[in-house]
Amino acid sequence: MARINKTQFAVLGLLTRKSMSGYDIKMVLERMANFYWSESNAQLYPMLKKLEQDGMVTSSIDESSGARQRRIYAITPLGQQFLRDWLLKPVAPSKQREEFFLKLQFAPNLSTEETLGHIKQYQEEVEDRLQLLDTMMDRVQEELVSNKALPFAELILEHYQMLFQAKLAWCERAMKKLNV
Amino acid sequence: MARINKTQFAVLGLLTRKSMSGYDIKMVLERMANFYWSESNAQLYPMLKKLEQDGMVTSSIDESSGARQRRIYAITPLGQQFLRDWLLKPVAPSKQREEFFLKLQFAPNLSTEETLGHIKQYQEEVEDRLQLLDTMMDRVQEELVSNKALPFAELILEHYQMLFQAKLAWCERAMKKLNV
DNA sequence: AAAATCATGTAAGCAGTTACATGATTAC
DNA sequence: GTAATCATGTAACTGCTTACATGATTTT
Repeated sequence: MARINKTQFAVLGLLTRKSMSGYDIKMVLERMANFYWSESNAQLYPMLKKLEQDGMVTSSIDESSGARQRRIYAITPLGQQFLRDWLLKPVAPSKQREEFFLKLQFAPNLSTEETLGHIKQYQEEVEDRLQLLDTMMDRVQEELVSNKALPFAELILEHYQMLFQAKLAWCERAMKKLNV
Repeated sequence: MARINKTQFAVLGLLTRKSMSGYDIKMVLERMANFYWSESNAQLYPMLKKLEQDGMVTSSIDESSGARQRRIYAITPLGQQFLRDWLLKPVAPSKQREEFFLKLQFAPNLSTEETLGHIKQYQEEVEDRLQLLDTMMDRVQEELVSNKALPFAELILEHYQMLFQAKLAWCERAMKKLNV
């Protein structure tokens, strides 16, 4: 089974909401990067060109953008069909790579203090993200009910809230266990 | 900051427990792949050769292996130092890519039934992994107390148990929300 | 005797990151 | 006037996967 480039679907999916520039897409992707999807800059712009070549999107220069040219991309019917075909496929199992747990696996090579240091760092990062989630949740709930994407955005945020709370509970337990 | 190949540390870390063949390492990695670390076959064998060239491991043919040659790798003091230096570094933030949530993000392009199908698939996968965790936990708890790696193995399993339970709770909530 | 597993490996090619590069516009 | 941000991109490099390849040994 050939590997499928998913950058293209992330881009197409965002363009179903509204037409945007590469930079706009980049900004949205950056907010997602903390939780469930990350893209690098160097993938995004070439992909936009490729999608245009393939007829999945069209583009035009924003007239109001002056000398700093702003190219706005819009999804085509072909692009919508292509996206939908992918959306309907069963989710492919994702390969996990969490460095923290790899290191924890090899903790017998560290002192208890060193291991505790890693766990504390992990705990702080989870706390930071949980706080970030709170502000994102506030923003989502303030916005209009008319936006069709919002119930799903809320669901996703709720998922990560529940996940991170579980992670914090685990941190407490892990630190207690190591301190004995 | 240059990217660091982490395959090498996964290999070295496993070799601190005991000397093993490439195939043995592959088997251990496969069990980890469901949770927090995955490696592909095509990375493992070349890496073992590279580590040997760099003096991080040594190897010898297992005498008892007959015509089906079995090459056993052992970590060197240099390899141990190299591993430890990495273990001490703060954990690098990991880039998440969960296709399920990318698709859920774009669920306004699907019908409610189609979206529910994805959630059910996700729920079943989480349930399967939770069950796998239970059997792994039983095995860990049966083994000797003398094994230094076990308390950490148990901690890691507990982490994923808590995580997956949170995910299941979220699935329930998500399905209720969509069915209204 | 066939199937499963043990055991080790390579080639091709796309995926993905880091670092670099350029210039315009806005905020302080 | 300087820093931050807007805006778009490329080059070089390594990561990583898929598919393929080979042969021995054990289980059914």
